[in-house]
Amino acid sequence: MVDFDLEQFLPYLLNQAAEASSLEFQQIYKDRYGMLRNEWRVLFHLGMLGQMTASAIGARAALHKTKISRAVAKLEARRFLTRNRDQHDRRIEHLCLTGAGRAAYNDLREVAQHYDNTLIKGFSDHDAKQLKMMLAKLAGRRL
Amino acid sequence: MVDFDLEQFLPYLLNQAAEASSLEFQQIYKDRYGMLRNEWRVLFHLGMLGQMTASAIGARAALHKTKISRAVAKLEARRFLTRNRDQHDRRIEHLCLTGAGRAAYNDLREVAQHYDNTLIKGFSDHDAKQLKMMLAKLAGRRL
DNA sequence: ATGTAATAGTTGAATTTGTAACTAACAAGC
DNA sequence: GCTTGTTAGTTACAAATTCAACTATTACAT
Repeated sequence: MVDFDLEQFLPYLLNQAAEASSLEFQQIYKDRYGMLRNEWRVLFHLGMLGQMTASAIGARAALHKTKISRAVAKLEARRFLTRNRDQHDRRIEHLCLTGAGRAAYNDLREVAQHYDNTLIKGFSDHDAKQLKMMLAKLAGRRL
Repeated sequence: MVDFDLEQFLPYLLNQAAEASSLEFQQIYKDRYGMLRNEWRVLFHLGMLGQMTASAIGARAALHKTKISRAVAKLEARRFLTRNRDQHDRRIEHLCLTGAGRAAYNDLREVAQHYDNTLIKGFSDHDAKQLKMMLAKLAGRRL
């Protein structure tokens, strides 16, 4: 009967691992800041890289522009970021975290760092490094 | 400025890898059978394990019962499965693939096997095995 | 300069998902 | 028997996501 092992099927396995390992962190940014997944992704991009445009974030995070647009609107409504029109190309807006946005980022960044450590604790340094490399490759990133 | 590397943050990395590696397969079951993710998951569980109840599938796949319920309703509407009430406990229904359901399963199972091979081709056998073991661990499965 | 195409970002409608409340059937205690 | 609790599964309503169409601005070719 069992002619296939779903639990060894990489896309399925990856999804299970991704969901399981996102759960606790998701709970934290949701409870603490009422954020959604796309919102913390945008927040983190701005926190890490400073002022960016919506499409630059979309390109880096592989997020569709409507997701970005709505996430940015929410973050702006919560006064976590501001928009500034580019002087030379008025289609573009540069996004920038406010003080409150940066504070939220700093807080969540620490949570993330700590959380990442606990996730990885189960593996040796070598294995963890190997895992991340393979995942990056699967994610289609040029290393 | 860059005080944190989002792309090394395991939950993010896992999500990116999961999404990237699901894309093509998703396209296939969607185009070919108009299925959604939860639908092929249910289909695969029934295909692999034979007659099962909705909650048994939910427990194995870590899917909420509403997802199962809707996936089952869609698969039933497409005549891919039938429901049979249990004689002794009439709350329970045993789900079973029809001929058409089994045919779809067989087709997609082959696609999945082939797809899995191409995904893994980039890694050595040892690395692939290691990867799957680590993912299973992260997914919270007892090996 | 003007028509065509491309880019940045937004919006609306249809689908899909999530949460919680719901029905129905069984089980256990008294 | 009758209450209380639990389990299987569905449904209703709100929230989120998707897809396509939309505005506004810039770029490019004639």
